[in-house]
Parts: sequence; C-alpha cells; structure tokens
Amino acid sequence: MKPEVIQDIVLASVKVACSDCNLRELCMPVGFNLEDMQKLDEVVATRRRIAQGEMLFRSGEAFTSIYAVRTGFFKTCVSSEDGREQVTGFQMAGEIIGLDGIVSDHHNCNAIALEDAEVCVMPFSNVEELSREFPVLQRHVHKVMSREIVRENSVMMLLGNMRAEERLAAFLLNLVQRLHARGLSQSELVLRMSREEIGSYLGLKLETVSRAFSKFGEEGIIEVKQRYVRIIEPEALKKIFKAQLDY
Amino acid sequence: MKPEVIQDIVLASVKVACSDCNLRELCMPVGFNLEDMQKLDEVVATRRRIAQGEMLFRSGEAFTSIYAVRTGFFKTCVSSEDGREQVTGFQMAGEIIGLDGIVSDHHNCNAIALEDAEVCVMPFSNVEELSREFPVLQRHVHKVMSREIVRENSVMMLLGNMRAEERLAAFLLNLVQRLHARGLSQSELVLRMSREEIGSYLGLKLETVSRAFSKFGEEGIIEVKQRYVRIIEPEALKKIFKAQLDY
DNA sequence: AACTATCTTTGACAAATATCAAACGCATGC
DNA sequence: GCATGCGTTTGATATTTGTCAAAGATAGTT
Repeated sequence: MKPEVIQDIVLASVKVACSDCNLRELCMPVGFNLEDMQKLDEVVATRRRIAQGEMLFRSGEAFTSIYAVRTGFFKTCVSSEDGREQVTGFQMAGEIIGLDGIVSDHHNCNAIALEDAEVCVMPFSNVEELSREFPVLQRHVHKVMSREIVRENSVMMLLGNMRAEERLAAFLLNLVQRLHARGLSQSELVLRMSREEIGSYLGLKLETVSRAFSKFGEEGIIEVKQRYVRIIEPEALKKIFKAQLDY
Repeated sequence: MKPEVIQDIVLASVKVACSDCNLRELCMPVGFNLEDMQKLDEVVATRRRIAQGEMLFRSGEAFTSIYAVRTGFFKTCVSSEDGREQVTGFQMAGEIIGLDGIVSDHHNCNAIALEDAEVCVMPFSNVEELSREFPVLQRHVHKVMSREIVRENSVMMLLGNMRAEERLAAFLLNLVQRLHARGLSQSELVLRMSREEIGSYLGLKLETVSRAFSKFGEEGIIEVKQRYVRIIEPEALKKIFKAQLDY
C-alpha cells in the first residue's frame, strides 16, 4: 500500500480537473455550465498509474471507488472456483471500471491493465454525494450503469446465438467504432489483447479466433498481421454480423 | 392505451404502499424507519396487471418507468435484426425490470409475462428525485443496478465457459435459490418457461436442454415431469456446476 | 547475431451440440 | 370420448468448435 500512497501524492500534484480534461465529453455529463463543472472536479480524488499486466483491483477486494480510464487499455474478468476465466469486457479511455463492486461492497471481478495505463480514482461516496446535489450527474451515473447492462445484453446475444465468425466480426466492428469515437482510425487498429483474451471474451478457443482472423484475411475483408488489423471491407464485416444490435 | 388507463385507476384505488408490502424486504432498502418508508411510498405511482403472454414493455418504446414484480413471472429478451432471440433474464417477485431503458431513454429489450402478473410502476423521475433526498434509497438503486451487472457477468461465464449440463445445473440451482428466498421449496419447482426459453437463456437448443434434463433424471439427480422438477441431489448438481459464482 | 519465451498460425482428429425427423404427453375444445 | 395443437422427448446424422501437436513469427536479452 505504501508505494501507491507515494504515487498518489505525485500524481495529485499534477492538475487533476475534470473541467480541464480532454476526455470530459466521454466520461462526464454534457450540457454542464462551468461553475457546476468546477464543483464536479471533486469527484476525482487522485490519479493512479497501472503498469502493463498489473491489477487495478481484484475480485474480493473491498470496494471504495470506481475508475475512469484516462490512458491505456484494460480487461475485466471473472474466474470460477475451478480456475476457468471469462473476460467480461475491454475498457479504453473514457470508460468506467468497477461498477460491479457496488452491490456487495467488494469487487466481483479483476481489472488488469493490458498496457501501461492511468485512471482517475473516483471514490464512490463522492460520486453519490455529488449526485444528490447535481441531478445531471445523477442521471449520468445511472446512464453509465444502464449502458453497461445493455452492453452485457448484447454480449449475451453474441455468446448465445452467434457462431465464431459472427462473434469476431461483431467484436472488431465494436472495437473500431469505439476507437473512432476517440479520434482514431475507423479502419486500422492494433489489438491490445491476445488471441486467447479475445477468445475468452467471445466464448471461443484461441485457435478458433485465429482461424476466423485467417479466414477474413483470405477473403480480403481484413488485413491481419499478428495484432495489427486493417479493415478493408467494413460492409462485409457488417454483413457477417447480421445480428447487429446497437451497442 | 385506453384500457390500461382504466386498469391503472382500478388498481390505484387499491392501497399501494411499499411500507405495507410483504415484498418490501426484497425490493426496498433495509434499515429504514417508518417515516422514511412512508415518504418512499411515493416512488410507486400505480400498479399494472399483465396477462400471460403480454408485454410489459417492448424494445424501442419510450422509457419512463422501472417496474418491480409483485406477482407472476417475466422474461426479458433482445432480438437481432435477422430475428434471432436471446432471453437475457427471468424475473420473479421482488425483482426489478426496465433498467436497460435508462441509457437511451428507450427500452432495449422486451419484457413478457410468462404467467399472469402484477407490477409496481415506478416512474424513474420519482426514483431519481427521492434518491436525492434519501441516501439509503440512492444506495439501494445503485446496488440493484450493480447486482444486474454482476448477474450478467455470471451469465457470460456460463455462456462462454460451461457445457450444456453445467449450464442447466447452474440454472436450476439459481432458480431454486431465488424461489427459496421467497419462502418456497428449495427442492421442488414448476418451471414457468418452456424448454426453448431455457435454451435461449442458456445458449442451447431446446433439444439439448431436454436431453440434459433427461440425463439428470436418469442419474437420479432430479425428478422431471414436463415442467415439474424436484431436486433430489442438490449436491450432485453443485458438483456438476463447479464453476459456481456467487450470484 | 543467436537465444529464449511467448504468442500465433495451421493441420489432423475428436467431442459437443445442432439439425432434422418422428413419436409422445398433456391440455383444450368440440 | 376424440380430435387438435403445442410442447417435450428421443433417435440418427451433420456441423461446428475444441483438442492436441508442431511449426512459424516476434520481441526482448545476452
């Protein structure tokens, strides 16, 4: 715990202000006047850096805060008694991690950085307190949680009804869409996760994921070179993923 | 719309008070004094009856309220463009339906009564307003949403990592556990849903579900007669479902 | 540059589940 | 009582994905 405290002090000395953050529109409510925004800066207590491969929190740990990803890329996963692991999500800049911990006051999954990352630490008591004061923040928090519920509904559709190639097409389209919303290319990406992690998320073995990638490559729909992917024919991907839901 | 309005009037004339409801401990926060509780009665605007097979709400419909099941049994499901359907959950007395609608102000799934049912209609603006006034209600709402996120994480584990018999064992154990919490038997139940609906929830075809039921029956773990199920060896079910998560 | 560890790709084969088809059971209405 | 319809069970077969194994690619290290 000691090293974290020291690190927090270092980071807190850097200006920590939502009102001044370029990710504001991704993780804060819109339609906010400047005064409100400045009061809202109080939700974020500190920032925290997480090295690649390190855990932001682990299952069973006491829940105190939710986290907004500032930079880097995370995965969340649950594991069963007998050691099987299920990746439940991948999170990028502007997305919120840790909502699973509210119900039992303990985290219910592991959050692991897939590359060096920085998060804004938002003690949940701050969030609740300010939510009572600012209806627009309250509504925003509810929307964030509801969005997560809807996303998981879509994943259930994917896992329950789609075959391997449909799952991968859906996955790729979702990823580039989110990257594009962050100002990155809508046709090129570098995957931050392994075939095995993709497979875990999609309910497939890594070999099946690899084969689907190769098939798309052979068909000229995408260009794949290990973790680099270029989407050549987005329409073909969308056609494969007919079972498209809006998430 | 007319018939519903008339029905609402009829139902509202019956006493609608959370403070007086025998499901209170399931769907309202605990540790509430009586005065607070009486103010909280305002969250529920009306009650509404839904006949078997009817929809409480449908995907795309404007979101105004969340619903607490008072009696009866529901399923929620999403459907894809090409008509595939995925059951995302089954809800019984005391459980909350409709949280999916908050993010986009439109419902994102269909909620269908599997038997004649009655729900408490809680306009979400009431919920938010009273949440600002009562921190204990605010916390409760957050916990309900977080619980749904955690439940869906477990379903992802089930769909992504478990085979047919494990899925069915997990499903049966979860059902009886919830029924038992409502004062019903922990060994006997009558399924409210068809094999096809179970299959949709579990990512299996109805024939596979039926075969798994038969297998459990042959092994003496359960007794099955159509929709009647008696669990003879709960420990055997738990052993099959090693990948047990606490949901 | 060579070595190592890790991730990825590909092939051959096995296992699980889906599909198709038919029979069965139970409730409903005539 | 019998016919009808819907849901369930069971069997035979097809398809998809998983498993096991080996080779290829990449990045980091010495």
